[in-house]
Amino acid sequence: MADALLEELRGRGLIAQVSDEAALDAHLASGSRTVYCGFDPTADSLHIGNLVPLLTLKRFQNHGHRPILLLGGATGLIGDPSFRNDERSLNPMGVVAGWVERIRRQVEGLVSFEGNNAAIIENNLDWTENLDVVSFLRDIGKYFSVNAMIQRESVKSRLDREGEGISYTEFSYMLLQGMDYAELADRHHCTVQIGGSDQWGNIVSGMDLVRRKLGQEAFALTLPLVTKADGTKFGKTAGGAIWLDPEKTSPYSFYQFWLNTADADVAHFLKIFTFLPLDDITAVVEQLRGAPQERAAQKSLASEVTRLLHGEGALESARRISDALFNGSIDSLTEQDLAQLKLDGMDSSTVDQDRVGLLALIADSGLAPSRGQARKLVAGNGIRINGVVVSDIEAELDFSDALFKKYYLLCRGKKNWHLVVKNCP
RNA sequence: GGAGGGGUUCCCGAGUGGUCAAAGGGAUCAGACUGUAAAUCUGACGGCUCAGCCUACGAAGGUUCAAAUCCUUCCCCCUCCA
Repeated sequence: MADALLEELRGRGLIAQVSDEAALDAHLASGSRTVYCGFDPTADSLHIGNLVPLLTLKRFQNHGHRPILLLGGATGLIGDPSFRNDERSLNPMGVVAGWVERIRRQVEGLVSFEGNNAAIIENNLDWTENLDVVSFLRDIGKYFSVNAMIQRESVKSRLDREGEGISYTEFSYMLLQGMDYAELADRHHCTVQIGGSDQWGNIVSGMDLVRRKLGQEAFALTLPLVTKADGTKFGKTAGGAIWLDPEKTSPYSFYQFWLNTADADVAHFLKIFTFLPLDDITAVVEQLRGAPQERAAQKSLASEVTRLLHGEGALESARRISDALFNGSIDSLTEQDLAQLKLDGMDSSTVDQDRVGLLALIADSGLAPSRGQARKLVAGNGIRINGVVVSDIEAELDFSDALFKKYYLLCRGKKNWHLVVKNCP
C-alpha cells in the first residue's frame, strides 16, 4: 500500500530515514494522524533551514493530518548537542522565553488553524518547568539506557573528540526531547515525529519511550539536510543567515537569496521549498535548461517561497525593487520610484548634512563593516554610486548632485544595494 | 582528590623572547569572466585622523630595552587515575 503523502515526500526527496516505512505507509493511509516537529529557540527568529520541516508539516496537513508545532521553551534552555562540536553557552531564561514568543508568531502564519485537522502549537516548557528531578529520573530516566545513548552517532564527536567533551546538561537533551514525544502522544495521540536528519537519534529515543512507557505505536521520519551542489553550506550569505523574520531579512533580500540559487540546485530546492506540482517543476527546469540566462526556475522558486512566507504584497515589492536595480537603468527611475523603493523595504539610511564623506557613508550604511574596509572597497573599484564606479577614497558626496537632490544609490559589488536619503527638514 | 594536556585573529590550526596584526587552510568580501549563475584566476581580509598610530594571542599582575612566547595568581576546558 502506498500512501499518497509518503509518495509525494519520496518524489520530492524529502525522506532521509523512516523508522518502519511499510507500517508508516499503512498508518498514514488509514486515517488522519497527528504529527509533530520541534523548533528550539536558539535565536530570535527561525531561519530558512527551518522552512523544510515547517513546510513538511504543512504537507501533512494538506493531506488531512494534524500538525503540532512544538516550541522548545525548555529544550532551548538546554541546548541540543547533536552533531555539534562544542558545548554551547546557556541563554538566560527570560531571553529564551522572548524568543519563543517571537517564533510562535512567525510559524503561526504557515499552517492552518481551521477545520478538523487544525494545527496545534505547544511549548515543552509547560510540562517541564514544574517537573522535579526525582520524578524525572524515576519516570523518564529509567527508560533510557546510557549504553544506547553513548552509541548515538550524534554525540560521538563529543565523546570521542580530543579537546571537547559534553556536559551532563546537554547529554540529557535526548531525554527531554523523548519526553516531549511521549507527552504529545499522550495529550494529542501524536504518532509521528519529523525533524532534520540530525534529529534521528533524538526522535528514535522518543519513539522508544512512547512505545515502552505508553505502549503506543510511534513513528520517526527525518528530512534530509539541505545541501548545495558545490558543497558549501546552505542558507548562509553575505550578511549571515537568511532569517524568516522580515525585520532581520527583508522580503527583498529573501527574494534575492532564492533568485541567486545555482542552476544545479534549483530543481532540488523547488521540490523541497515549494508546493508546486512535480510536473510544473520539471517544466520550469526544462525551460531553464533551454534559456539559462532567463533563470525562469530561479524566478519561480523565489516567487513561490517569498509568497509563502511573506505574502503576495511583499513579493510584489521585492520584485519592484529587483526590477529597478537589475533590469532598468538608474537614470530612468523617477522620484516616485525611489520613494517607493524605500517604502518597499529596500535597505536604506538617512543623512542630515548636505555634504558627506564617501567612506563614512559606506561604513554607516552597513555596506562595509568599517571605514578601513570601505577604503579598500573603494580603492578596489568595488563601489558604485548611482551606477558609476568611484575609486577616489577622498571623495565627498554633495546632495546638490544627488538624484532629485535627495537620493544616492550606493552599490557594493554587483548586487548589494543601499539607498541614501537626504533628510529634508 | 591525584597526574598530565590545553585556551591564538570568524572557524580550524601554526607559532615557545625581538624579523608577529601573528604561517597555512576554510569561510567571507571585491575585481576579471558570466546569466544578478557555476567553475577558474587575481586581490583583500583587527581598528583609526592609514608610509604612522592604537588594540589584540582566556583574565589580572610581574620579569625584560622587548612577551602570544618567561614567572605568579585566577577562570574555563580536555584526558587518565582514584
